[in-house]
Amino acid sequence: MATGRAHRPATRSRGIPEATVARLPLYLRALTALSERSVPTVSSEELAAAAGVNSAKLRKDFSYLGSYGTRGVGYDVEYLVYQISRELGLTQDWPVVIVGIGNLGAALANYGGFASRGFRVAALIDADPGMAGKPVAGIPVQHTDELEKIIQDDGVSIGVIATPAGAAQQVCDRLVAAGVTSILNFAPTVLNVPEGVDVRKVDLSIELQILAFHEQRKAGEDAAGDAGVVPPVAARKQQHSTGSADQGPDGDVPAVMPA
Amino acid sequence: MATGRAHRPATRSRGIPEATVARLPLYLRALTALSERSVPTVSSEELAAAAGVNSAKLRKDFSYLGSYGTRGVGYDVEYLVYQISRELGLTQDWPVVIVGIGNLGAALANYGGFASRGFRVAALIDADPGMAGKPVAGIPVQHTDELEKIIQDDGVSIGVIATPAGAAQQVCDRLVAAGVTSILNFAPTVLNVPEGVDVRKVDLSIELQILAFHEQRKAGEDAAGDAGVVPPVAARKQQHSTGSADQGPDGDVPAVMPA
DNA sequence: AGGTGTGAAGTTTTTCACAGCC
DNA sequence: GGCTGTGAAAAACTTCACACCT
Repeated sequence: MATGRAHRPATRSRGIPEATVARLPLYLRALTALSERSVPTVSSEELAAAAGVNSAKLRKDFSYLGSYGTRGVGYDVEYLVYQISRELGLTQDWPVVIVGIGNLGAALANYGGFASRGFRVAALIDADPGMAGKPVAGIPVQHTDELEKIIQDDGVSIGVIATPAGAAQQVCDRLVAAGVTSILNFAPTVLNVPEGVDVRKVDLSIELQILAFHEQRKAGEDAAGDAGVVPPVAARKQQHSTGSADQGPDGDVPAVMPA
Repeated sequence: MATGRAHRPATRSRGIPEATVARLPLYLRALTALSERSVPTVSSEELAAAAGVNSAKLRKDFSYLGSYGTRGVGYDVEYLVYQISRELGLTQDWPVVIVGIGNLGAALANYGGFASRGFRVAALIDADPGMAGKPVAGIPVQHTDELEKIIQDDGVSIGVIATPAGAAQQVCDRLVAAGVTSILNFAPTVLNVPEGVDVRKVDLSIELQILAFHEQRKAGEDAAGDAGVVPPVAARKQQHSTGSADQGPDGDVPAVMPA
């Protein structure tokens, strides 16, 4: 169905730009690291460096949350950690179900960043009856048949799909029907969901393709010499900026996890 | 070296917007599916629906590549597949090394979407000597000591880091020193790289946090009473992408590990 | 009729740069 | 002196809407 549609109409007064929301987790991670080293305060410059963005952007982002800094000094680390956590809704417990316990699902289940960020793996679900009962990351895998029951009993509102592409839409439909309203999709397919349900997608190969695009640009630039195939249109290559990014792609949001 | 090239700003630039580049893999995936079903042509409307974007955006995106459609008809599927592949640099072979063969690394190694898109897993590398020689996805894992040799011998320019956060920067430094100029980072840490090296990151917990933010908002803003108009959450929709990247392309994701 | 290609308008995001407070 | 907070300007991106080709 339609995929089109824009974004939010800005919920009432609290209008934090989407781009800012996408960076809050980044800041939070950097701040958490500082907190663990017992650093009391940071300047926008330092924090920005740690998060991989520029300081003006960071200050602007924080300005949407409120005035939590002190001129001439910087930001109080603990305080900011709390404010951002609260803004992101991480001060509450979010039960999450992971469907599809293959290598990726297992990697996700083992991901430590979950628990420490307000997320709790409520259940691991797989369609393979042979997996049932088998523990992964200390949690016994349950069969797909249990899906609805688990979601309802635990009040799960966030689901993670790590199944093969072919099963994703079906799993998605069941999750939504059972009450899930936010889905993180790792399957390389476009999911159709009813209005009111959020879907975020993470695709391993898309990122690589984007890298290939830039890589090609670096290498080529003239020695293209692709005279093999038919297609017309001169081989006008070109260079585009990216301007030799040194660090992180500040504008992105993708996500997956570490091993 | 890289920075050398005396290129002028060039007024008529062929620079494709970053946002467009990030969507090309999506279109490519949708087109590939159509191609497999032997569909000869598609309209921007149909293709947009399949890719999860709106048609105006899609047409605009394609306009940066050239005029590959036919008015009144649509786009030739095969031709577009070729053009986009070429634009992304997927018509050539990209050897890739994956460092860190835990669950995630294994999931990546098994990911079918790579091979079918111009990527070739040149090597799997892990720091654990016990893993050496063990085959994952049919490829024997090699020890980190071999890293430099592999990169140089195979002319690898793209590296994937799937190690724990603590090892990421070190691995990154070695990759860069050995000649890698594009890195896909799955470790939840900001990598420092010299100019000229591209880094894209994928972080699971960040995506979940963004979902939590929106989820929290849904819960908290429930309009009571059914006045008759759309009550809560105005018009939200589905898939979204953010700034730089997030969608997902093809192939199939991990797989359910049979016993 | 049907559908692309694209200026122009509209929106969001980033960057600048500096007033204002510590 | 140092650093935040933020209007204002700039840039990037999206959407509109329609001329124009088939």
